[in-house]
Amino acid sequence: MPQEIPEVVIDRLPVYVRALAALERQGREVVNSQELGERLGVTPAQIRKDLSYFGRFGKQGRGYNVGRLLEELRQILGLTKEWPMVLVGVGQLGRAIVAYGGFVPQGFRIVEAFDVDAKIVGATVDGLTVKSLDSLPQVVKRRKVEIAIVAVPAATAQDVIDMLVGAGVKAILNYAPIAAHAPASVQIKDIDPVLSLQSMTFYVNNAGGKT
Amino acid sequence: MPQEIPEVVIDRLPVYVRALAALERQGREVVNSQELGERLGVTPAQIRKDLSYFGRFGKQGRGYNVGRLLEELRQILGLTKEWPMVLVGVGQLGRAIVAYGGFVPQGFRIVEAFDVDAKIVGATVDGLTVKSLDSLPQVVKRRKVEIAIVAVPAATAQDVIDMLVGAGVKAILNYAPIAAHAPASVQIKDIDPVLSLQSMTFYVNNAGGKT
DNA sequence: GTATGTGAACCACTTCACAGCA
DNA sequence: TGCTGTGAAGTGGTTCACATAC
Repeated sequence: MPQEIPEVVIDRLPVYVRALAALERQGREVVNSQELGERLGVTPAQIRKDLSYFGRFGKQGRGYNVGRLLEELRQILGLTKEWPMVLVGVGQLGRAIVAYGGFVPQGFRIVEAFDVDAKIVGATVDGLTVKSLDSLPQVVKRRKVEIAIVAVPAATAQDVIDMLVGAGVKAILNYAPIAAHAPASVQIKDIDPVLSLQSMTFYVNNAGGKT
Repeated sequence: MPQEIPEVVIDRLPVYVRALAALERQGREVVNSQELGERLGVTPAQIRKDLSYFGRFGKQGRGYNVGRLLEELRQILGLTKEWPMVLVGVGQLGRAIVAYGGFVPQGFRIVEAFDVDAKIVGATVDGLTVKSLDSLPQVVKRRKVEIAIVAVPAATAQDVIDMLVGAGVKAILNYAPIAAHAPASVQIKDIDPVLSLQSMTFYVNNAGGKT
């Protein structure tokens, strides 16, 4: 149904969700675009325009009901359900990802972990038994997993991604430092701290700020 | 000196650097914008336009000399030197960051680690002795550190960032899930896998791809 | 002949500014 | 009166297309 919504808008919604959740925990009932914008470093107009793609959630003269808007955005983003995920690559990085406590509270849970390395397969990591990569397609299908996390070395990452796409995965969080290729029907987001550092050094070197 | 260069352009340069480095390892001497674009999922015009902000690095009818262009871009980004960094927050996430092997080969090295927790201060993590947060300003100044990594809980992240800014740090890689505030003269890049997941679920839920 | 470098055209996102509703 | 929702205007980035250089 939503078709011409800019991707940047979708990328901002989770940020709004987080801010609203914080406000709700503080017991706030109402917030306006002005205040929300200040907290997030975004203009009020931006927020109102973003929300207008999806409906009318505010009340003129008042602002937005925090709980209501939060619920609406969660619904829009699909955050009202639990998302099972598979992890591919159980090396040092993969283990850190499994141990990371930030996913589960937001409804994202790694339910299976895979690796090619025979020395790792069969081991238990944080309660997960590492499976052979060969079994990935069947497991993905059986457990109806739509999201995967890739934490393998750059050299094998594209192959792994191809395999995941073939298995029917619809979204991939990629920690491998490569420019991954996938059909447009599959979402890919890269997590790449080195790229972030390498672009920041430009500004540090050419001091004076980004403007 | 460079002043009207879009930030998105700067963000793409490290991607070009990585591709060029890979080509160089393969022994390639020349590459054109067409091929580079295909590898990176970027249009050839984009690449040529991006590079044109900084100079004329190509030869008509031929393309770009891989080694030459790589060297130029490294120079532009400031990647020809070593960048010492400090880490704040030596919990589970912080330890994983220290252990991460992707920084050092690119010239980024964590030289000091800090924490508030008295139980952690004094401990040795991967060869680093964890220092008290109180000593951060002096250490940053003495060692002339310009880049910091923040891996503390959300609740204390803004305070830590303020402290880093006060100490003179010029770039911050922020792993805390907050919308951080800092003066425009200080670069901030966020690493936030949860936000990435939360926006991808939108497209998974509304299947049919991003177009 | 071939691929760069670049002004111009195009497109997408952001911000403005105000009508309209609570 | 106050703040949303939104067309219209503005801004910034991408793509085109071709003159230019090898």
